[in-house]
Amino acid sequence: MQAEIRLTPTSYIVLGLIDARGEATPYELKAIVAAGLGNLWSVQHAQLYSEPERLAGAGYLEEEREETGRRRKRYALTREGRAALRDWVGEPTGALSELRDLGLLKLFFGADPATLATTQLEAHRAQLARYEAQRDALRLAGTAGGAVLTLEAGIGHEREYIRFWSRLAKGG
Amino acid sequence: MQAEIRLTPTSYIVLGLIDARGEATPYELKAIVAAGLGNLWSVQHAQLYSEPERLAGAGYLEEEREETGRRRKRYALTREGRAALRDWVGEPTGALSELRDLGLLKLFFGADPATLATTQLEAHRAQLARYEAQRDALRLAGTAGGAVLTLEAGIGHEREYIRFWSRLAKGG
DNA sequence: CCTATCATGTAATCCGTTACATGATTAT
DNA sequence: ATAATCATGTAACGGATTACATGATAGG
Repeated sequence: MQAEIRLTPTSYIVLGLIDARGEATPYELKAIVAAGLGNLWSVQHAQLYSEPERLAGAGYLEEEREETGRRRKRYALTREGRAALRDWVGEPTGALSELRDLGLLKLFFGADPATLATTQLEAHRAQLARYEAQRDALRLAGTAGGAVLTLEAGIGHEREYIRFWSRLAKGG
Repeated sequence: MQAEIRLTPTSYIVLGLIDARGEATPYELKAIVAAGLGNLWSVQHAQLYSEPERLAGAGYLEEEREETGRRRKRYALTREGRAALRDWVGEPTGALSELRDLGLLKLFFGADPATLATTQLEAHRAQLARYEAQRDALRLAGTAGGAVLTLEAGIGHEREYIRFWSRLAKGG
């Protein structure tokens, strides 16, 4: 018990999601990730089973097993888990993400810009439409906060890539 | 020999870099990645030793061991390796990268926008300056092609994030 | 010379992905 | 009823990161 573990972004996603709704089963986490967070930072469903177990073993979550039916495991934050989450959220980070974009990687290695741009433009436009629809839905529901802000970041991101690939599509 | 392996982005990075210079040792690959490609898609140096071995085992690279001194391994593409690289580069992708940005993740989970924005702005401005310096250097050298284009993508990317975080810094 | 840093590489660990498996529910 | 799909979970594998290790080179 209380094994020392390293907390990864995945750890904080699990902590953050469980905290937001008080308690959750892995399957519920899966649904939440699919519903929105996934386009910012996706998590494989298998990890939503293994990661809570790891976190429980280290004292950040407490685990309660349903006695009937599927005997699901439900998790909730411990005091220690809440503290870890709060510290992490409160500590600003200067870390930058790499671009890690497959299309750009191919471009780097010599792919034909115009051809690639056609395919990429289509994908980015579709993603932009999805983000805008999600944001509008949240706004209609009167939601504010981080979820809306990150969607707006995603929208700006997509618009920028649409500008970039548009230029290449036109041979610019 | 000729084990079936899955080719990952890392695989194509190794193939692409070795192809570009004819042949290379892992240590040289490390230097090339550090010199530029790394801000698009970084690779840990240990992988620049293990991945070529994997690729050689599957027939994509041929390995030659220096007989003197450090007995370094030098790798070059085989016909099969060149074909795999060409196919991959030539196949346009509609894959989109996730944002996977730590700052946005904290924002999602409720970090204070203005505080976070200060730190993020500083980092993005520094990164923008690095990209612009690299691009200018390449232009002065008369270089064109994928490396310049991806740098321009990076510059656009940084500018967009600077816009985003600037708005939050001002409480917008 | 001695020490610090760079060059070069291997080993161990762990996280994340993929594959597998089975009970429940809905549709035909 | 039977097939198909959804809900729920575990196991195995492999790639990526981290840690460890040692020989060379340069600075003091």
